[in-house]
Amino acid sequence: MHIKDLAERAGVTVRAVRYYESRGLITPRREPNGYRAYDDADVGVVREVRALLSLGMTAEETHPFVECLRAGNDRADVCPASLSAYRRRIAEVDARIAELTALRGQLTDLLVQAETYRTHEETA
Amino acid sequence: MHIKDLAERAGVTVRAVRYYESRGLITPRREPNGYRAYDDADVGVVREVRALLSLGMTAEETHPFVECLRAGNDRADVCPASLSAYRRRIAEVDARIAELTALRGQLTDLLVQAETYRTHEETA
DNA sequence: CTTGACCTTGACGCTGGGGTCAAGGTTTAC
DNA sequence: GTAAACCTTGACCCCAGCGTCAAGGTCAAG
Repeated sequence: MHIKDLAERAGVTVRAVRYYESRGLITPRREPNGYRAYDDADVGVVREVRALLSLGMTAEETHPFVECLRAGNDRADVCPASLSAYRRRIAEVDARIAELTALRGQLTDLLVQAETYRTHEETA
Repeated sequence: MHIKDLAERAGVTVRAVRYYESRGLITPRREPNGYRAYDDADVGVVREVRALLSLGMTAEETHPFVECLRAGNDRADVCPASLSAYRRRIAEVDARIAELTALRGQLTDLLVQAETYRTHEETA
């Protein structure tokens, strides 16, 4: 299977596939003419990477899942390292939500203060 | 006042001041030798910009506040446009929190599924 | 006169995940 | 034999907010 076929089956662009390779997520063998050659398992890998990226993970963070698949598992997330990666990501999201919530509080405080100032001291 | 003095008083780097200028947030007059010259009011502008950026606003979004200060107000957020900018930013933060919350839900679902799978089918 | 501390504009680097040419080699189909 | 549809590597572009040189002008102190 050539790169375009893989990309179509996995639902990504050819460019994306090459990008994943540059991040060390797929390593296709090469045909004598230099063309990349993929097998069916690679389709699953690319799909998994896509799914994880859409969950906000970085390419780097998808490594454990990819290795889990390559180890022969039918699910990418049954390995301990994958579970850890999920937990780390959840912790990141929680931290980000906490930051944004604090930020929201500061913004509403500022808004209320500014509105109050306008109401009471506008013509002072 | 030269750029380094302004930067020190406002608590930012010289580079940051020039960046704000490139974004149209400050427009110092020039001395005959080409040096930028600032007045005391500019210190307040730069501080305000810093504060708003740390609240997650973009340089673009700080414009109304800067204009409010330049209009002679002692507070940058008493102008209607500033209040609107606060509200827009709050809405953005809310939207982002909603996204992250949904994401968190997906992640915990996946985590639970993977853990369940491991517990019940590991040796199947 | 020279050092040193300023100042100027210009321009590349960084982070993520690719988009989008460029320029050229290969293979397939007619 | 040639056009279409592939494939290859290389490299610049995007977004934000600067950091960090580069190369050179200015100015006060000794």
